[in-house]
Amino acid sequence: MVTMYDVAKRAELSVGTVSRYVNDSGYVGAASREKIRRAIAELGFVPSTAARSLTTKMSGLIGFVASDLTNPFTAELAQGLQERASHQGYCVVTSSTDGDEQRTLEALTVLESHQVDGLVVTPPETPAINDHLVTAARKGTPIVLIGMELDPPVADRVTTDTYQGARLAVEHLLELGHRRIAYVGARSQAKGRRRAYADTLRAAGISGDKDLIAVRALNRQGGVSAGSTLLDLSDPPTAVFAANDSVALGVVQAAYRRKLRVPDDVSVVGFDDTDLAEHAIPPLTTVAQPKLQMGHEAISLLFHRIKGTGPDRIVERRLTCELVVRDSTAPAAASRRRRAQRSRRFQRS
Amino acid sequence: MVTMYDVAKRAELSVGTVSRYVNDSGYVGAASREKIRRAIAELGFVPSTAARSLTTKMSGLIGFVASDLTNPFTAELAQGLQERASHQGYCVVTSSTDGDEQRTLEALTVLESHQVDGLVVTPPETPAINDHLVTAARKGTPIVLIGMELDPPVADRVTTDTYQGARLAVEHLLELGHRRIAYVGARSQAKGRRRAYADTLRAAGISGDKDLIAVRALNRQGGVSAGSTLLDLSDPPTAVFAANDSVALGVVQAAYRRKLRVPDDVSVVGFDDTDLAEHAIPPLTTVAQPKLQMGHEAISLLFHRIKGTGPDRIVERRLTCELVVRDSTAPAAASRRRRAQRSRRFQRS
DNA sequence: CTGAAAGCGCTTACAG
DNA sequence: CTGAAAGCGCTTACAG
Repeated sequence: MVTMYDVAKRAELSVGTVSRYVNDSGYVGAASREKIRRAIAELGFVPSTAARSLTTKMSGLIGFVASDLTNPFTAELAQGLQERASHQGYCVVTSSTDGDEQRTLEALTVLESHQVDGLVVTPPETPAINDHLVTAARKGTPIVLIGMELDPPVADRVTTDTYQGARLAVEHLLELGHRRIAYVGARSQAKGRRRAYADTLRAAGISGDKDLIAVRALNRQGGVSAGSTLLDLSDPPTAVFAANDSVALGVVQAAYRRKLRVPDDVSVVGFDDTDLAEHAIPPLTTVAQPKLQMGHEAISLLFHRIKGTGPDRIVERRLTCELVVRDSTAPAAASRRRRAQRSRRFQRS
Repeated sequence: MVTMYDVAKRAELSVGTVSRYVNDSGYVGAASREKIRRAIAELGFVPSTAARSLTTKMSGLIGFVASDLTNPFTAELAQGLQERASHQGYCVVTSSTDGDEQRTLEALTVLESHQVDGLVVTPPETPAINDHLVTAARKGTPIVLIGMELDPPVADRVTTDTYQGARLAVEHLLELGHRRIAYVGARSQAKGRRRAYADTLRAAGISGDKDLIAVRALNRQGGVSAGSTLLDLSDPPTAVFAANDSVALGVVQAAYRRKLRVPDDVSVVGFDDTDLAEHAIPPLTTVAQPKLQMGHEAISLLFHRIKGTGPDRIVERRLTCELVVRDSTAPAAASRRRRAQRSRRFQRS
């Protein structure tokens, strides 16, 4: 390995001077600069961050704790972090934990041993993880939380206003004239979406119908199952709002299996605007979370903490969601008409 | 920061002993072990890898250079790497380069400065990148290439037999009775797929038809465009084999816009078996690359190099692809019948 | 089984 | 503008 000493010797200067040149700290004469520049190029010198971080206490590393990189949402987040971090000469070391508490804890420890300068953390949230993070934050590790929070709240966070996003989705359906609107979600996740659904319907003077709420896992299977139940109702919904895109596509799938058409027979709205939504047939109307921007904001908050330029108090950056209208939603009139035709056909046969 | 000295003082022993305990190297008496264990727990000591790597020359970091984490293929690969690496106590630092040569070169340098113990690299391949990697490999950095190669071949690689995979796809279509089979691919990527397409048709005694080969970008846009051209042919194909899933779904989209049904009017096969394929409507028949396994193999090769337990010569691990039959392919008979109906309808109107 | 000491490659006051 | 030297937190022979 070629060290700074090698460069110094070649340039006939001291390591101190080379170090000043490399870090652009302190004076270095023009002639010296040139000699150093050349020596570095000739030797192919790359400074050792290990040695550097030993003295500076800065590793140039930031840790990203995620449960599943395969999740498009996480992937885009990672991409956003990456882009911004590399601009600042930082590297991000990613740990995927599969949503497991034990593995999350281990990841946190490993990251700590690598002296990461900051941490970007996504769920899961458990008491043990909470405590670990609170301790780390108190010891001074800059932490930014994405879509979760700490108790007590000792770290910055960036969240997304899913309540507002969900309201947009339901209002869109209402504007299209739908009155029987179903919701598919999970028991203990995405609660904001469910609340927004209920509130928005109530605000429109529509009384809730228990039959129109399906609780399922937030994946395609859950969507198929929910869609089947919903569409087989004697008075089925004309529109379905699903808590994420996979679920929404499961519902579309269920419709497809019943020879029902989307959006002609039933409108479907998803959430997240993953790749799936755009590529779906029909392309899915959905609520987009600003994933890239979340990554960017997280890095920005983190760097303020790292450089000590942030405010004293904890900051929360709440981003708004956006409705992306594609082809899976249509006026309620259409579905009513279709349904009428279907039942007529049915009577004839 | 609590250091090994703090632990040593608390345990009333020397740092040397603590170090031996921590690394499980050399003898440590039972009584001492217990004292150290307790001191570490009480102090919350986590060894500094920066200091460690300064002496051991091992960072516990492996670098992953990818162009786009958002690509499902890359994401799964990353996940596979991650899983295996963390088993070994390693962290992976990821650099996404957006397929840009300059950024790839920078990423490589930054990774080098972090003293990564090994590198997993995916395309792009350019002369400058090739040279940089060849130099690094010759300096002794363990490198595993995924889906690319070096000139001269100085690094291990894991590849996938796309030729064989593509043959599976085309044979599937032939077995379904299709004779007019189109191919959609890119100019200079996925050449194995194209060759397999041509060879397999020839082997079946079908002469190639230039009109049935569409060269487009490997994304959804390209697929829509290719699908439009192909389906508007006076004698359109009854089946389309696309070089990846996005393109395939673009073709499906083009069919959908023409009120053509998949697979009734035209069968479509993709490649990669990304999430998109499973969620598509209809679920897409496609060729799966063993992405997770590729990640695992890459790490396995890399660790052999890192530990010096690998063979002297370069090794290439070639994994096979698998055909995943879903609903986007059907017997040719169906499409011929449908086409006949369509033209009859057409004549009537 | 344990300790003292050198050394890894850098940065950072401190002199000059 | 430049150099000498201490120190960052560990590991590793070498003694004992």
